[in-house]
Amino acid sequence: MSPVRPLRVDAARNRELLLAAAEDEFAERGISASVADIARRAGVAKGTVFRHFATKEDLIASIVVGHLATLTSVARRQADAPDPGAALLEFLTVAADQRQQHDLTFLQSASEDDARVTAVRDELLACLGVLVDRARDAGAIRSDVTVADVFLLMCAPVHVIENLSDPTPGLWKRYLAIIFDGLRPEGANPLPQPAPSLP
Amino acid sequence: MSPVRPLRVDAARNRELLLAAAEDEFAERGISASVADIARRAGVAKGTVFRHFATKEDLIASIVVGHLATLTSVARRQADAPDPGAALLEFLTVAADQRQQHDLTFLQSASEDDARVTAVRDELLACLGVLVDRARDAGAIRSDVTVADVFLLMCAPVHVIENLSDPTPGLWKRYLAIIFDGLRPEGANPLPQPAPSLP
DNA sequence: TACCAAGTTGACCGAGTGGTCATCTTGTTT
DNA sequence: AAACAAGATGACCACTCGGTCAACTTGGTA
Repeated sequence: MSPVRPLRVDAARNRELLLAAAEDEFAERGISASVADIARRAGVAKGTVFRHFATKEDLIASIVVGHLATLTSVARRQADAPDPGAALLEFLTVAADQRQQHDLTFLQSASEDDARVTAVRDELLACLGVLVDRARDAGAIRSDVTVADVFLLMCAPVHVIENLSDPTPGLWKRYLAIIFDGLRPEGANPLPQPAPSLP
Repeated sequence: MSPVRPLRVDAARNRELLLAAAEDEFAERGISASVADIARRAGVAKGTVFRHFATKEDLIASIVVGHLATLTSVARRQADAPDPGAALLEFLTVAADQRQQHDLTFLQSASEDDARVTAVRDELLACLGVLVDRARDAGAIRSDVTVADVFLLMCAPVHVIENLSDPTPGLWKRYLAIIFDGLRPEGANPLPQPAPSLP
């Protein structure tokens, strides 16, 4: 592709340290965590942050890209699992678990018009679409549910409990179970609104 | 109760203007809306904000108290409706609708250790508990779902779509329908975690 | 109408923000 | 080992924030 020369080893290490520190700091302090604190946590000076990431928004987008890419690979791995319903549930479980650990749901909206983010998100949607279609064909989920629905609901179990002061670890599984039961065909009532089309 | 002398008429008017302006401003700009902008929108000086509300957090708590009180009265009104299942669904519809209009879900966590907020929240939990118990006894919702579950899930339909750039009005109804189907007894699978106890 | 407490104002403060840049350090290459 | 570009540094900048307060207005009251 592009003949970019590789990063110097110390620079590459600092970049990883910064990403990890930023994830932790955002998880603890929310979106308003400061660049200075992130730099301190990574053990570098503030200027180094801006050498690796043009702006704070760019740093956030980089984190989100990493998370979405992980989810994409999870979806791809489940694409030919024998039980399509179990495959979709497994994907949603991993998705919620990843988000639970670092509580990064809010970062996504903060970087929704970043080109890299939308690209990897579209890739995830494509892979997730395969899982949803297979689950629907197998009768594991109701026929009127779309990929967009699943993508939007993906974040819900963690969102539901994120206002709790000290939630039981794994409590999100309870709400994933309830929501997934709502996606099942048994006893499904007709949905009042057409499914959204993700941009 | 307390023999507090009533507010002067202009002060009372400014207080209402401030609360309304703050709701709008928070809805548009999120939690980081500035006190100065809120004052400008209300047509008063910044100092006036702090005469009515000790801190920005206090202002937020006042808004949240108002919302929770409204929900409490809605729950109370549904307490003796003929169809307990429909009554609970109606409450959740009003709750989501109220939140949809001003997108205030995030304000709740910002004021969770305010005494007034917890007081009115506990009152809401009590009234909502009546609705949930009646719905469960009538077989309208599954037996393993508690008030805490419903309270936590109450915000979910709006949360689900709040990352969309321009959601269809009423799209939240789609996700309320899915989630409510997940609360129904038909085809319910056992829940993997015990229900949380709200503090 | 005259008075005064209640209410309003906006300049001001210190703390903290994201971002810059001249200067210094260091990994890499020859 | 010499040389240099890539990278790291932290003082610095302009700006915004929540919050304060002395000076000024104004609504209620006797």
